[in-house]
Amino acid sequence: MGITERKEREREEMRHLILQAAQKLFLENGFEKTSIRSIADAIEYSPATIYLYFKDKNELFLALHILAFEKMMVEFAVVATIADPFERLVALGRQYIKFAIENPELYDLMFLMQAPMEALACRDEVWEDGMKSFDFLRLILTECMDKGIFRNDLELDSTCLTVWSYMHGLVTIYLKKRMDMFEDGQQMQRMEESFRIFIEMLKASFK
Amino acid sequence: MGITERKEREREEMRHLILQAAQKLFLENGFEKTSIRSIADAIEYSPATIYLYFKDKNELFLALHILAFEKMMVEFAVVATIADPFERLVALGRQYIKFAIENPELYDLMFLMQAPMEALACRDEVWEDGMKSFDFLRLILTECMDKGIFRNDLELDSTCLTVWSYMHGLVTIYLKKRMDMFEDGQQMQRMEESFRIFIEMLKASFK
DNA sequence: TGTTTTTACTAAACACTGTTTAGTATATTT
DNA sequence: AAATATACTAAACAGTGTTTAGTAAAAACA
Repeated sequence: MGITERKEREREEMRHLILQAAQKLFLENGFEKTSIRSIADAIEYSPATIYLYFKDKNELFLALHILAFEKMMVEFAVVATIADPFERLVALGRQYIKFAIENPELYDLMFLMQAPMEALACRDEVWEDGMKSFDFLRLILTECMDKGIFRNDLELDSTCLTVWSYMHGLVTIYLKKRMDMFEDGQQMQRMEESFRIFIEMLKASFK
Repeated sequence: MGITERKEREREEMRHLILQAAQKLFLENGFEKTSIRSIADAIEYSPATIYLYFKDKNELFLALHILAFEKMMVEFAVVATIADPFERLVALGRQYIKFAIENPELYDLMFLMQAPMEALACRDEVWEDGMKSFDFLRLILTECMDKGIFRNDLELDSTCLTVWSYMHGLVTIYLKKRMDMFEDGQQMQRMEESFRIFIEMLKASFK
């Protein structure tokens, strides 16, 4: 009998429906204005129904967080075609900035909000999405080191952390409106120039 | 007649009382659990009273944000005694990490939360506190460049932004629990190692 | 001094929020 | 056909930021 299968399918469809509505509201109005009630309204169900498919708001945000990482990884994939690992690293950096600026709410959810991390902590799970993207960077840096572009006496993971920290800091300062020391119209150029300086620093630090 | 003076003094005292209670609750329970009502309870006044002294919660958070910057600048002052500008820069970096780790809620308020920036935007004011601390970094980097430690063909402000971005990114990744790719006990060592790598990069990038 | 005006404050309400509970139709199984 | 399980919801609970209308006390004015 296929009833249990159909029920499981229907359950999955409902989860998908909730998630799609949540994502839409999230991207349109920001996460502060996305309430359980507004999601329920959008799909024409009662707020209580959402709790039959997600334990709480953290779980819902974790699901959105996973979708966001999928989106980012798809956008990152375009750099894979670049043969030279250092050029690939630079291209990845530009993609990272691009993604953050074009998806500020998603970036927040992925790297700043505590909601998804709390959901993971409740489940005793590790941050798989974060680790996967960290691996993506690690692979590129490994190639750079192997090709002798970088000095390889530096610990790989800590070097990855250094690169990511810079990128994360740069876009976070921008997204969180902490770039007021530069005129409004020049903030993007400043980011560009800072990025070039960092790339120069990376290059220069490896004979 | 000194009545208006006394009234002004009393008004200032009340603002201070509210701010002290707010800061206490903020540091003890985090900003998410610090409500206008809980502050009102703590000082034994009605919630509506707080609105006679602060326009809204953003204004209240802006006031706390200013106090937080004062605290940070006091802690930064200790590096001023270091003669060598590069050593001073390294010491400032360590102070920055120390401050962020010891005052995670304050760091959030200063560099991530939108509340204080919204209050500033309402008032049409610039982010003076941020600019002052940026100047502090700029001064040190200027000295480094003057003494020939750094190449000085790089734009000063963009170089400052690069250094700050790295520091900000590093501590934010840590504070926002995004360092799960490293075991719990080794996260501090990883930060230390990354910091050393960044310092090496800075050194190496200037002949 | 007595009267009017201003000041300081609050109770209560408004419109929200996440979440839980108890109950109701419908679908499935026995 | 009766019993059980499923899917869903109305209503409530305990919060949130904020506003409004009203009240005592203080200050200013006559």
